[in-house]
Amino acid sequence: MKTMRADALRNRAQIVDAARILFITRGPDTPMEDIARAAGVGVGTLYRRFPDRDSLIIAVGQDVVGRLTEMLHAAREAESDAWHALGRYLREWAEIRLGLLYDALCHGMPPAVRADQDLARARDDWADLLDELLRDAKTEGALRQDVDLVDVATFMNLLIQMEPGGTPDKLLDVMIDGLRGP
Amino acid sequence: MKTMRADALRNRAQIVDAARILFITRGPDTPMEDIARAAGVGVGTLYRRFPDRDSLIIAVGQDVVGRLTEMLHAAREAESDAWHALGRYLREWAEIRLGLLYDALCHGMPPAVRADQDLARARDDWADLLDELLRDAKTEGALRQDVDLVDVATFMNLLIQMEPGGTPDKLLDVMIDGLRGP
Amino acid sequence: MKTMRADALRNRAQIVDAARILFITRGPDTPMEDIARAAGVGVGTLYRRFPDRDSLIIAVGQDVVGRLTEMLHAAREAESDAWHALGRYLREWAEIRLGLLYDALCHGMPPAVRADQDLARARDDWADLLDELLRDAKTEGALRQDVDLVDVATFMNLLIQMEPGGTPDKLLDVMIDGLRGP
Amino acid sequence: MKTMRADALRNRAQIVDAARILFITRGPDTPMEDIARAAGVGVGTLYRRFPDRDSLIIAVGQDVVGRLTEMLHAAREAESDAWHALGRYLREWAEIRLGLLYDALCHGMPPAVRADQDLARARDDWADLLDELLRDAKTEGALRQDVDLVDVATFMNLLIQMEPGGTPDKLLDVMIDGLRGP
DNA sequence: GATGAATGAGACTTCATTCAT
DNA sequence: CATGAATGAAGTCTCATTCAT
Repeated sequence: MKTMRADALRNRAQIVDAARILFITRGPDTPMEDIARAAGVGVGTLYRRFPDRDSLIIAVGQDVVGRLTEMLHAAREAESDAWHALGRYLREWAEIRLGLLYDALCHGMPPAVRADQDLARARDDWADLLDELLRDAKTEGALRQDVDLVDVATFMNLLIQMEPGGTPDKLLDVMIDGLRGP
Repeated sequence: MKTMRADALRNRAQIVDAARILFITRGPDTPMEDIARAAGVGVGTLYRRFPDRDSLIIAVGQDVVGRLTEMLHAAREAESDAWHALGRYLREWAEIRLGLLYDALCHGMPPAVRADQDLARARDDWADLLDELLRDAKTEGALRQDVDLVDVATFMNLLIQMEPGGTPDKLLDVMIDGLRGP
Repeated sequence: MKTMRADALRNRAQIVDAARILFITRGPDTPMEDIARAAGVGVGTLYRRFPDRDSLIIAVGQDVVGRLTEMLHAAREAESDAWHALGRYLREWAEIRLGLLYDALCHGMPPAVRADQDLARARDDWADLLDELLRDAKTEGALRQDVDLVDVATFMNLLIQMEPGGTPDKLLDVMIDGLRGP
Repeated sequence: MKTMRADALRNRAQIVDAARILFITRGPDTPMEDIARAAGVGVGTLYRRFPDRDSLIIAVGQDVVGRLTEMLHAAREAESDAWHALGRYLREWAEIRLGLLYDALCHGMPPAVRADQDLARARDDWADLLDELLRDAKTEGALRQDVDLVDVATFMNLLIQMEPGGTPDKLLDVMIDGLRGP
């Protein structure tokens, strides 16, 4: 594991990418063979990297959480107040359809996925960050007081599960409007 | 079809009921055998009534649309203005988790389901009714002008796909808030 | 399970028969599909009766132990002394190649098989019977004192694992000679 | 083939050693990767030395026959009469669990193995030697007249296939007793 | 007409073998 | 030359659908 061969690394990345997209568009039961084909590798390669479906899901989850965390940092730097950072963040999130968190707590995920420590830690770090953003936005008086992390994550995950080709933008607009305090 | 025996009718109803619930809680891929068992009949009986999975989905869809239509009528009668009728309707809809419309246009449904004329007609009738309600609510000045039937149905279907045990109430609250015009 | 359909019962018996023979001639890893074909049924049928390979092994084991027990009773009735009953029993046993006990204590069997209570009980009953036979034969002064059930069962299982077409008769002869006390 | 590098030779020996042990303890279907790991080399190296599983089996077979031949010579030199040499030989053979001859005639071996001329020759040389030993033991009046090479080899191979941890000693004792003429 | 047994296509996973590094 | 990554054929098991009872 020290030094992974260049092609192996590339394959791994392609697999995770393909899986992330297929998990969203076709669900977490997408045949492994389809994932392999989409990644441009054979099934065997997929199974060498990820001994079973769960470990693939975990890898995708870590990838997703990592990206969400990055995006969150970027949004805060780009905006001066928390409310606008939140809006920007949610819009970007929706745009790239980063899902697979399932109501932010991995409900509905296989036990092995829920038990994974690394993934849990990554998710917690991200959650702390988002929590802070929400708190700040409430302090600013812009965000409803009764809304929490779980509500936001749940909504975003629902949004992302929409059929591709749908137009989530308006829905998100309405929701952000609803998030604004009275 | 003229005269269906009483027990046959009862069987049919039990199957549709069981399927509606299982399609929501366990997804539209729920094994036919599980549906049959939940309905208290054998698989053979299920297949006698519904030659394949698609025709069962269609039957459930008609059932659902029928119920939604009834509920809509009831909501309008119970409330004096369209805005409150809308709110009441959405809350009731969420409560009984009547889904299976998949963003109101049956995206993601098997071709045979999308092609079914009877279901299309029933759905259109219901859509007309909901459209009218939305129009009235806009006329009242209570509903945002840019929101249409598809947005509402899409959101409701997403909501219904949430994990059972989730708390969609707050999400719906926020959304209804967002639906209110400025 | 109360009343099993006639054809289902027949199928079950054919499967166990086919499996018993194939487990001996081609090993316990024989593809399930080959077993199904040899039994004249589809794989699905095989899996309906026996949810996995282990449960099939267990069923075959019970069948085998049952037959061994019957044969042992018959041998004792047919012969007046224990020594000759033993010889007759071992020869008949070898002839029909009833194996799958794997050194009499199911060493080398999958955990699920070793854990099965019914099979363990049946095997213990048979073992008691054979033990008694060995004890009687020792009392008669015909059997070596240092030979026990495990030795005999181990040898028989080895013998049965021989390639079909081999001639185990002479080996058994030599062994029986060796079993005679000095 | 003329000059093989020292490390290549060492690798080859390690592979054959590892394979011999694994073929006995885990059967001739042991994954090639496991054999490679046990030998401390990569699969690629294994396949460079032995283009396929069959050629590895052949190499192990030659190794085993070579050892058996050596042991046989040693036993004859150590004992003055053939009967005791036989007993010593069989006991030593059992102790080191040199198998893979499969009833001495390679029944059950892949065609390519059975067709190998070198292996056949080595096995024949060994067989001649053992045959001679048996003949001498019969001449001495110690060994049953009806026992031949195949019987002995078959028995030894069965014995060696016993679960590791079993106690083949008593079985061998009984068998040697049975081998003694009347 | 109802039942549940049988079928076989298809998904998951492993491993012998090839080939890029 | 050694390595271990990639491949795909083969085996296990599930489930939609058909059909005998």
